[in-house]
Amino acid sequence: MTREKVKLCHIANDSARKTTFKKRKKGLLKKVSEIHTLCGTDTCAIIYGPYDNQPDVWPSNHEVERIVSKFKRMPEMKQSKKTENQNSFLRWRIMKSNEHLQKQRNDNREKEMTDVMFQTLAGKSLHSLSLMELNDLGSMIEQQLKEIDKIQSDANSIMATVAGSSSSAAAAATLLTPTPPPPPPTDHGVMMNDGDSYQAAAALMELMNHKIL
Amino acid sequence: MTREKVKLCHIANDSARKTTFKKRKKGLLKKVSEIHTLCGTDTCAIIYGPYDNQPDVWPSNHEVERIVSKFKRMPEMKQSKKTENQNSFLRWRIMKSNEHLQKQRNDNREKEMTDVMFQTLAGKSLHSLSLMELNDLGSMIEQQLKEIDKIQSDANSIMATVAGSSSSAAAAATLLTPTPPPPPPTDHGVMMNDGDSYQAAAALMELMNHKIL
DNA sequence: TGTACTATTTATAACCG
DNA sequence: TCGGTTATAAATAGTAC
Repeated sequence: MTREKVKLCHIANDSARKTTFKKRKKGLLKKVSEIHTLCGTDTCAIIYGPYDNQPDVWPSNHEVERIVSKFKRMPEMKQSKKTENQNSFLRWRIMKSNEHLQKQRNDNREKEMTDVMFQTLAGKSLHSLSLMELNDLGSMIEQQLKEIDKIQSDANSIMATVAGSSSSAAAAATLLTPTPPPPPPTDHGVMMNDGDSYQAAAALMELMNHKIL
Repeated sequence: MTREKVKLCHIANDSARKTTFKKRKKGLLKKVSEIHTLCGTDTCAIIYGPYDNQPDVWPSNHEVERIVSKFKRMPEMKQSKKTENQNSFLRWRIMKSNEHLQKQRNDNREKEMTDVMFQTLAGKSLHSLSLMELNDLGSMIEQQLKEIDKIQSDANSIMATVAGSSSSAAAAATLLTPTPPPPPPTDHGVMMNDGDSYQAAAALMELMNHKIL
């Protein structure tokens, strides 16, 4: 979640997993403690560490027992209302992800519109633009492309997140509209500081063709 | 935790508490889900909302039952090792807070040293410094003061955090060495762009006297 | 009440000793 | 492995609709 967006899937490396577990357990217990303090809720958590048969519990064994028995005393019907919590949580996440994805697609479409405008501009007056102007245009387009790439990669990462978030991955994935595979990582670098403007124009056009994914 | 550092104590306002609860429950369940996925741990959580007799559970009632019974099957001795988890967590936080406080005091001492240097410099050559130089010196000292104020307020906020973090507040507070009350919020603004340098020097000295809290 | 936004604070992955 | 640091992602308090 920092330095790099993390893929939400089981960490293969043993020691890395243990390290992450320790850090996250600390954070998790803090959060549990905070929600308890701030909102006065009965809250408990049980976590079995990766190498230890003794779970970490919060706030204490005794409280866990109390809360669990309170939970077990509830009429079966009321219990069942929330029984599929994991599934509904997953569904909620998928929904949110879809919303986000849709939003990103809209943004994407907007970018593409802008890009078409650039193209039109370029097509109309390519022959009349100075080398300097072509360079500027190239930079602007390159920036657009980078933003689009980013959005694409974000979208893919969301897909991965949802897909990896539970054993219902397959089911989850089918709820999402298919997305084309990510484009190969391309470096759209453009730097036209010499050569004639025809070369520049050619490079620019190639750049634009790249854009139409 | 944003817009404003939050005081870790029960939220009095009913609707604010409910709102916070909802937001934090969402975040908490996400964290639980993530640690489960990333680290492959058996994890469960039960949270009783403020207005509902039905708790939110994760990942599902069934899993909670399974994990709890796994927990209950453990030999009593092993269980008891972690029984006072809440207390130890609190102790851990107090320890961490103390470490942080100590560190901040060290930093503070360092700043004061630097300040003394400034003072010496000023005392030695105040009469020979130009107005411009006095302005510069004033700005530097003002910056130092702001940093010191910030550290002070951070330290106080930590005290508040620890003191408010549980019903053991009183006991916790006594574990901390006493801290002087925060200095009144002073605006150390200095801007000497006219008047003679004697006035400037006087203002500077006053500023410095403020510093010696 | 619920959703959305934004400024900030917090959590934490990668790194280092 | 452990504790500390840093850069960055994520959570969220306050706000507005």
